Amino acid sequence: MSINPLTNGQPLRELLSGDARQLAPLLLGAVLTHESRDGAVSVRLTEVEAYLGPEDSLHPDPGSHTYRGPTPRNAPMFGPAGHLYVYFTYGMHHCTNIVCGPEGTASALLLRAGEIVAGTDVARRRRTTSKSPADLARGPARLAKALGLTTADSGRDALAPPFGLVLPPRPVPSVSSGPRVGVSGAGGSDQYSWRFWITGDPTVSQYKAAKPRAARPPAAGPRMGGPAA
DNA sequence: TTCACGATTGCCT
DNA sequence: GGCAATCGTGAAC
Repeated sequence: MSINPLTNGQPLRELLSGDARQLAPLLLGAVLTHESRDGAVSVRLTEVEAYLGPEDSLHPDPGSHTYRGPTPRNAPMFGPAGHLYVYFTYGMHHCTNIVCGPEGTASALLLRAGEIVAGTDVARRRRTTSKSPADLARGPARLAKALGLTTADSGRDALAPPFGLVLPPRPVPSVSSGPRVGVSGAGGSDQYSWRFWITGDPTVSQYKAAKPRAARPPAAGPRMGGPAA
């Protein structure tokens, strides 16, 4: 078995215990696999974002879920590297992170987009609204959906069955970076250019800024745990 | 206990 | 290009 030049023979989990911002470009081109009852899907990662924990006093990350410290939801981010942190957002979407850094720190890489390289039919069943193959995992919520991941998978080990993570045999030829998207406030500014993607890849997500929520809903009755069906 | 909002997506015009 | 959908989370009271 040949030594991967990216890891220099280093075990993958040990590699993932490093700095998320340095790991991000290395994970581009890596293939994440999830095998479940309805089939296995493999995604080649084309876009990721780094998030740091509160323990990094030099770079406090206001865009991170762990900015205010550990909670039951973000607990996996403080766990060992190589595990998944999956969270639920906007009342309907799941987003997937791979935990990085040494245990006790809370850095992670958000998987923003990828290309389905195996199990396309399974991914298509899960992503019935996708029109083209490139759309199947273009966007963090789409990627989670294509892989069949939910919060039930948060905290599970991405390096052990039914998951699997394989780095590319060689670095991707060209990596771009820029400010993270969808992160409000300072965490989304140029100061945090921790979004990395494969230059020119068609599956890199095209983010549409969320519409700023109206300061106050129209006076159409009390808010009873969400909009009436 | 209440309330505002989010690391987004897909439908509609 | 604009906007509604939808609910878990955590801060505020």
